[in-house]
Amino acid sequence: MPGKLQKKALDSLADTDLADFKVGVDNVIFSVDTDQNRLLVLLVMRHDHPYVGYWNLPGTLVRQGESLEDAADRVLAEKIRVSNLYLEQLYTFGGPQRDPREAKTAYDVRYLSVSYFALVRFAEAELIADGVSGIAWYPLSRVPKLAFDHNEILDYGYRRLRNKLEYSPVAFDVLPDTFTLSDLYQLYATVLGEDFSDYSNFRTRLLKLGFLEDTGIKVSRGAGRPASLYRFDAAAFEPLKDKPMVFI
Amino acid sequence: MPGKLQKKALDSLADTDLADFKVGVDNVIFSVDTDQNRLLVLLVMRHDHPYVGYWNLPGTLVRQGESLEDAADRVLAEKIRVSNLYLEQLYTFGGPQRDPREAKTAYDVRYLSVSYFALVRFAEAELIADGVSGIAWYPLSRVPKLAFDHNEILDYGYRRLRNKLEYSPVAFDVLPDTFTLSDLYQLYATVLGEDFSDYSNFRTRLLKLGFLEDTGIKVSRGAGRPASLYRFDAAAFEPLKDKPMVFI
DNA sequence: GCAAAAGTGTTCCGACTACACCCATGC
DNA sequence: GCATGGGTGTAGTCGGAACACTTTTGC
Repeated sequence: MPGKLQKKALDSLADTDLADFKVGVDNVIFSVDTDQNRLLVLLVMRHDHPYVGYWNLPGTLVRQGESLEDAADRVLAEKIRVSNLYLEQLYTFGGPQRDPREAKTAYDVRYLSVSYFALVRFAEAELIADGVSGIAWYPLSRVPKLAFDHNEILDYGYRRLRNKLEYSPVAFDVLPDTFTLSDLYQLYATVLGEDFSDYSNFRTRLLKLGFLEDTGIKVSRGAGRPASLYRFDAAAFEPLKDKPMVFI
Repeated sequence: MPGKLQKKALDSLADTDLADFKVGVDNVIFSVDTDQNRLLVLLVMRHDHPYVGYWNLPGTLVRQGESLEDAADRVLAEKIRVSNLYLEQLYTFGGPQRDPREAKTAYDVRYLSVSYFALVRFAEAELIADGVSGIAWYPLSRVPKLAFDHNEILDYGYRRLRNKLEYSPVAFDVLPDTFTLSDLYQLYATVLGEDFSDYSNFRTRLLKLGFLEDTGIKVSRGAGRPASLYRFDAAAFEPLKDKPMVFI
């Protein structure tokens, strides 16, 4: 699937006129803590120059013979043990002088970053603490100033998440296998804002679509009537895929 | 806006373990011939190895000190003289062994392609024939087998175009400055399929939204009642931006 | 009993669909 | 006149918004 350069360019230009790149991947990894209704993003602490002591998105440089997605998967595997994973390319940032380590001279190697967007289930994700490098789930609302321009990348990923919630069943990649309709509603409300829809209308609409299977199991969360646990039926959703706005 | 590598990776890995990249940009450039109601894509003929004699998307390799967008703009400027331009990043293709010229050994330079999506006004776009390399607008329905995996990139761009038509006013970037509502409708019908909407309903809905300004000027196209020329009022559209599905 | 949370039902209204119909031009 | 394409109007229907109401639990 690559677009490729043209030989002409290779022929007509001295090779030194072309920029040399190292390519990095940076991952925006979201999760949701259903119990506390919080949208979380995974951050790691930097211990090296530059930006020592800043948090940043988990990333790495692409190695020989490794595809971009392989590299993204590799960082994830180093930081988190996870069974279920949704991964998608976000955007490529690649201008010159983006990294403080890029030399001022024009003839140095350049760093390009391909960002990926990932969703994981909170309960199934186990952070790998290696003792040295800090790693943590941050509530989106409390993310500090990050290294490089990772705040921008995070914003971009958050926008993508909101969009995807509206037309695709990504919510079920972050929710536990079974969940209450309240959990689902709270997730939507947390990500899209409290006023995105009335709970009872949201509920009625989604149930009518017929891809939520009632397990019959009830759970009680403190006071109030116990809620049914539902399961997402991917097969039943099939006909609705690539229809716009199903969830809103 | 770059995400960047981590120094740690630089330290703990020999530099030779990392892949070295050249980065190319490939542009999917769409235009619309209002007179013939055809959606067009810009292709250039290859004269060099590999894929000699095949058409491909106009692309180039990124030079020293040049941003990705600059490179995309540069190819465009070499192939086409255009006043108005909409440019947006599409996707990054970057696995190993994507280009036949990438050596079989693992330690060779890799080629990564960042594709861009562009829309230009047909009437205002003047193709630059340099005498040697062929260049042409191809109706989308008649695009041949392209070099590399450019057919896939084109498909991806076409999907993006269809999506954007539904919620964003990109149509006015490809239409002439003034246009009839028929032109607009035909564009939508050409891109989205004949059955996307009834003409009169499409018309009523768009006019009600209030961002189409009637210039009062009438044009006659053969037989039939002359049509009004409209102009897109970007300011009036502002409040509707990032509302979904405005055009459908 | 009362508060809290889950779940149901009902009314209202705007938007979209599918047409039928009128208008202005070329020939 | 008639064919052709532009433009307007309307009746029926579907779905979403708002909100009242019922059910089942904890305490």
